[in-house]
Amino acid sequence: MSQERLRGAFVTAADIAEHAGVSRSAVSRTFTPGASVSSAVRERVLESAERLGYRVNRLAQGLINSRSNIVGLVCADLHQPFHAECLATLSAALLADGFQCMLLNAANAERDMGALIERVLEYRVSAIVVMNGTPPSRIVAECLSSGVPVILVNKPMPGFAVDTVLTDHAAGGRAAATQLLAAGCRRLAVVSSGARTASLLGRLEAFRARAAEAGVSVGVWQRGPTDYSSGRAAALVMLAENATEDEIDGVFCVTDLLALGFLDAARLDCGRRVPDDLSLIGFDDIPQAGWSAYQLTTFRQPVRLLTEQVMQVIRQRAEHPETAHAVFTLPSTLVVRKTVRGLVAQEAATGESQTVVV
Amino acid sequence: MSQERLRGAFVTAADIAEHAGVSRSAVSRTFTPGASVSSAVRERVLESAERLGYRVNRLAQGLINSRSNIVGLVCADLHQPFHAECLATLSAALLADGFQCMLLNAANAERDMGALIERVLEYRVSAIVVMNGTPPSRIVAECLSSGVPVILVNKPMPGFAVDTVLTDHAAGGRAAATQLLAAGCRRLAVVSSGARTASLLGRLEAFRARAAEAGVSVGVWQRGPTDYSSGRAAALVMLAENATEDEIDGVFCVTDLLALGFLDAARLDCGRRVPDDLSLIGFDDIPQAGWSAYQLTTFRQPVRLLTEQVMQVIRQRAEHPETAHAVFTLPSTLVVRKTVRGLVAQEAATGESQTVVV
DNA sequence: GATTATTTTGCACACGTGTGCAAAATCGAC
DNA sequence: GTCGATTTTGCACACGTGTGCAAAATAATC
Repeated sequence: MSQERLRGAFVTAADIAEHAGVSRSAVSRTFTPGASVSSAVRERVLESAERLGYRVNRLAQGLINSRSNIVGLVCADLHQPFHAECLATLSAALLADGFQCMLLNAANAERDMGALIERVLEYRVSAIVVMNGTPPSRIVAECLSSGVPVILVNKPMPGFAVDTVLTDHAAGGRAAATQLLAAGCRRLAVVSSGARTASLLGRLEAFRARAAEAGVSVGVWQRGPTDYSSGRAAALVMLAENATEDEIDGVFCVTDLLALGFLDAARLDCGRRVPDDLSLIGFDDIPQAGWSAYQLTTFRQPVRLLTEQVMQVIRQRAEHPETAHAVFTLPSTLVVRKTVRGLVAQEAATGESQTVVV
Repeated sequence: MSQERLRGAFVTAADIAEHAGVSRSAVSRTFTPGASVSSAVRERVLESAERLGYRVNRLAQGLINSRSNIVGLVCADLHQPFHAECLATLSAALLADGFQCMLLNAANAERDMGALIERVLEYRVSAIVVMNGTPPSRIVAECLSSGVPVILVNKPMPGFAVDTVLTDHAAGGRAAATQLLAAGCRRLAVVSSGARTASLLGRLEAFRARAAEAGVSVGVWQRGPTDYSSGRAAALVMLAENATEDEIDGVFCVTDLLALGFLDAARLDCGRRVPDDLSLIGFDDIPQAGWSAYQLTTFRQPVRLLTEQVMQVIRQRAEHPETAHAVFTLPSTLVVRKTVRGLVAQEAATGESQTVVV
């Protein structure tokens, strides 16, 4: 407990070797699992280390191993609750597994992302996880040729030797249409943002396709950022046309944030009753969707499963770098709350929100 | 653009020295600003570096300088929108300034925090910023004695040689009481969580003190985690007592999340009209507070100012480590929306939310 | 052209760690 | 106590970089 160390200086293995009267190798071996040290020496080393406050220098360690066991986490738009949740879950899992997380916050998403990844490569990271946004393919190629595994979440990149972990967006979009049709909706609309992301497009297209199968056409909204205000804007425009005959009665918002904005505008500004006049489904299941002012019926992304799969890929590739690359598709879950007409009865019967795997 | 490099191997300065026909020192000097290299050599080096895909090894660099220009960001409970916003803002600022961020997500806040900081010390970080939660004082002492600056956000630690950057919580709490009193409220309550954080306590105590000055006593709620459901729980209990005489007509929730939960329960479960029957003020100004279903009057924490101050401290201490430590207190801002009675008129008049510096 | 002042260059060391290799020490069996 | 088998230990090298120092090359001055 006594700090015998100089201010501003870190203690090195040589220092504690001298203090314990052993060679520096002995110190190194003491802290290397499975190395050969007599218990007498180990004990003296540990005591000296404790007394002097020894802390391995990971920079030097990483220099030797040419691996830093740091993982780069690329994430754009942390303001979105869903992204924050992903980051929280994944970073906790990485830390629990002995990795460190370097956060690459791509504020100006696409523009900065390349430069940020280049910078983190200089730290010889063990892997790079792209949680959202689209990295430039040139940079991805460079990571791979440098031996740094790249793992993409919810963002397929065909033709690249990367591992991909994603939610089954198409299944979700299809199920959303199925639910709205089952609720008796006949004037459908789908609301997305201007971001032509694979995940958002996947949900949207599948929704349209399923509706088309049922012979129902779908109004489409694709503008602005992926946030609350865009959802509001969509509702204000789409619900303004008061032609009662063509009135929209079923909406799928490809994101909860969009859905909550849409819901507020529909109720408060346009006077629609949800779910009586209008049924609404979202996607992601962010915490706010469950708040009692909303009670949004939505699809939950399998964040925990996604995270576990990412961890498994990282571990696997650390041990066997030559493993074949794969795409892991995980199912989303319908969370039944109170914004779809037909489903309310069920919910009321059981007393709490029901979930259904899609 | 041609990648002539072997798969899985990083190019070193020696490689490009050989390729360019110069000494390795010349390569190092080319990438060191202000070093002496002839323009002829510099050009050849840069071309070889480009062709071979050279990337400095920051681990080796950090080993020399005994500084890694990584900053450790300690953050608990990323699920809270306010914390996510702080992280987003600060990480963007650090990246823009050439630093890298190591994210220490203290899931089990107090328990993990010490171990996480110990781990990140092994990377010889340039600084540690504690964004929330309370680090063990033993660990803080170790950081300081190792020459690693510690910067605390919203968490004063008297007696330690740390820099502290915080919002003026007391001023906010006082102003909240003033506003509610001005709105004519006479049965006040303050809602907090079970976390006895300095920031939450600061707001609460100042609120009580100001109310006491006006001769008004305050009901206090302090239970559970700092989240939406705790706010709901508080409202369900506090508003259940239907003694119309003692009915609460003014509430200060020390956090927006608590306030939104309280608001939902008050309106939807307890049938109170806000702001007609009940005035409500929050703190933080998270995005959800501005959603049209809520329009919560609240205090905005000066996140941008806090961030800039943190950056300034980091830069200052990097150049002059012996600077005297300081506490920087920054003002919060009243954001007038629609949950306080007296203030509604003003708001309606101007057409958008007003803000007032406290 | 000779001399001096200035710039450029390469050598060699340092940073703190892991580890192969051979010498030393310990152990076990007779 | 001797000899072989096993374990422990220290030396020395490697990892990739920055930088002081002296030698070399170049520029400037007379």
